[in-house]
Amino acid sequence: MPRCHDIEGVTNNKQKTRHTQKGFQVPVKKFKAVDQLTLHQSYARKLPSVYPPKDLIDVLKADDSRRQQVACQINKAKTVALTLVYSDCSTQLSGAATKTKSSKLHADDKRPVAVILVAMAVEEESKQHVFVHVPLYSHVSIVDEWIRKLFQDLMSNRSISKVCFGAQKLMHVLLELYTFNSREVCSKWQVDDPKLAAWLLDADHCPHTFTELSETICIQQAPSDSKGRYKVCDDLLHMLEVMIQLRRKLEESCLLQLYKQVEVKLIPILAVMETLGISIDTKLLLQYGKTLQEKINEVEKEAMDMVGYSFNINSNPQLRQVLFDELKLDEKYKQSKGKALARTAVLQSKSTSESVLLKLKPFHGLPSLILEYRQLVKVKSTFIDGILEKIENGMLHTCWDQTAASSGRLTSTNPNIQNIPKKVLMNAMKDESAIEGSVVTIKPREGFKAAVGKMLIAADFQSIELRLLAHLSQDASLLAVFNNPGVADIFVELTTHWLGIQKENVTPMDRDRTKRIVYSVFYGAGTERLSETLSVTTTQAKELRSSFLAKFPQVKQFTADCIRKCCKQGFVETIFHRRRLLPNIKSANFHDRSFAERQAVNFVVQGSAADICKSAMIDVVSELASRPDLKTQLLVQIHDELLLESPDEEVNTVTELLESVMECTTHLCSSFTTLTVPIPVSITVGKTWGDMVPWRKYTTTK
DNA sequence: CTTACCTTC
DNA sequence: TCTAGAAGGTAAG
Repeated sequence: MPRCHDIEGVTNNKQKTRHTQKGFQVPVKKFKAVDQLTLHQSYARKLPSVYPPKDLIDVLKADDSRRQQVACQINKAKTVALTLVYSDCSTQLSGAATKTKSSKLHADDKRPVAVILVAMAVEEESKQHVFVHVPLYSHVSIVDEWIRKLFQDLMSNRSISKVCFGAQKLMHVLLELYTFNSREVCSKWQVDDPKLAAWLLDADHCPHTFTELSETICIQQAPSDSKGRYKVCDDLLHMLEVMIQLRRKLEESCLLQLYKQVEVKLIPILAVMETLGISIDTKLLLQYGKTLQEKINEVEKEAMDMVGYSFNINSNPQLRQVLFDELKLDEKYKQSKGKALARTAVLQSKSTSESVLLKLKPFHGLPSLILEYRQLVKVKSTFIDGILEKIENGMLHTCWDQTAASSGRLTSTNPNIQNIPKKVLMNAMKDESAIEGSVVTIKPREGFKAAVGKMLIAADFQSIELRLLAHLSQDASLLAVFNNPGVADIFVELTTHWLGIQKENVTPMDRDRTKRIVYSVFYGAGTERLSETLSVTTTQAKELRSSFLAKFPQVKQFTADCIRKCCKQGFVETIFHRRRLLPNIKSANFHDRSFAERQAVNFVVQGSAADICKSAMIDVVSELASRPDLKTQLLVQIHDELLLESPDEEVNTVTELLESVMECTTHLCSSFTTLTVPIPVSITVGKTWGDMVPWRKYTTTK
């Protein structure tokens, strides 16, 4: 690979033809790949149209002393607004709405190439400010080190307030390009984010772009006359104004504390989680993929053989034709049960849904095969192939989105690792297996593994939502169950009452069923839906629900209170004062109103759980940061569960730390509230996410 | 019952 | 050929 000579020649050429200013070309020399060179040049060519060069200090063009001067100005500033600039010259402020698919950091067409910032001077009256263009791909070690130090000093300096629309992304980019101490990042990097603030104010109408936000905020002097040329700089100044307005609104809505103490603190934590990623056992997943594909082929062939000709199993219209026109299964069902089968909601065609196929099982072998086929395809495409195609160097870097869920929960995308099945049961292959009906279990979570010399630690809040419901409703019987030390697991306990069987005989499946019933009932399930999940008659479901609610009378009261409050003020609140606006609570339409009523109840409980889980992340990370000897890192959050990676020798220390930090709800809830129920944390440890065992058991068997 | 994301057609 | 939206399935509570 030719080094300096060739590239030098190229840059000299370009220098003659395009740029005459001295200094600008220097870093280009060191560009390794040609595409990066052309990328940066095409971007640089467009720059003058984006902002006025004379007002902007370009770090690339500045010499050492000028850079020093700039750093000094920035570090003395009172306020700094920042934005990423992409290779297509769009910015975080001007860019189009970030679709979930294109939000991946290094999409080929849209790479982060620079940061533009405005630093406001300390003196209020003078309103002095300076615009700075900071390249992210300078590839000149002295400049790169200067940039790293600039951001390190700026981001860690508590006395400078920073504002960035999409701060997490900015942090992620910085963490990928430069080396920072993640401990310091998590504890010190605090940046105001207008998007986050707007989301807290109304999560159901979260702005996707800054333009969208500034339109709704309606501030007096919006920079409307800047026809693109001065746009970025004007937008940055405008953003500072918008942020002031948003903070005022947050305070008016009692959201400022949640914003400052939870949401803003979470930004660097999520950025670090994204950057760290998690190790994936590619070989295992590939092997799983192969087994699944073989089984899929077998089931498909079996289905074709059964029908006698080939058709597309994935196509519902074709399947409809086979099941109903060909095999007349709907007629057989009607003859035997006297009831017609369900139809699809919109087109009123005969449904091929899971519930229908289950009902058709007694009449033909095909429905079972279809169900099996669907499950296998789903597992393979989403949880095996879907993960494999996103792996870089054996690591998976999922995107964490703080503003996606109205409930306040975090979400994970690219891929979603919050919905990976614990285990998948699969019938063994017919031909090779000697035993008929033997079962193979596939655990996709086994593909998530700890690095060499480390273990994964999971810390789960036990039945957090139900415990919060007990706290919020102050229902005496529910509180009694949770405060009874004899009850280890509430769902097991309820199952014993339910089925009248011994605690030891409650299978995990029974427990899971009870869990679903409990949540369904408490969140206001209708008799139809309830009877379906329970597979009992509607009258039985009705009885069951009323007996359940009668047992916990205050829960019903709580539900009514939520709805009443929501009607009165137009929104409901969690324990941390997170709110959800539900205008439909007053709708004249019964369906819309009922939906809003269920949302209101669900939000208060689910949102409060989200508050606590986020608070736990912050406390755990800050506790780990305060222990310089520990190298344990938080990698993943699955709603009520934190997954950490810990060097073998730290496991015992960290599990103790997790238990004490997470179970201390007085600290987790800080000044917001005092919980009247304990929330125990169960801790498991394992080499992979698929085979975690309780911590104490692990230490004794080891 | 709710909250999500993703794949399929 | 492309894409918006429905259906269906996974998770979490």
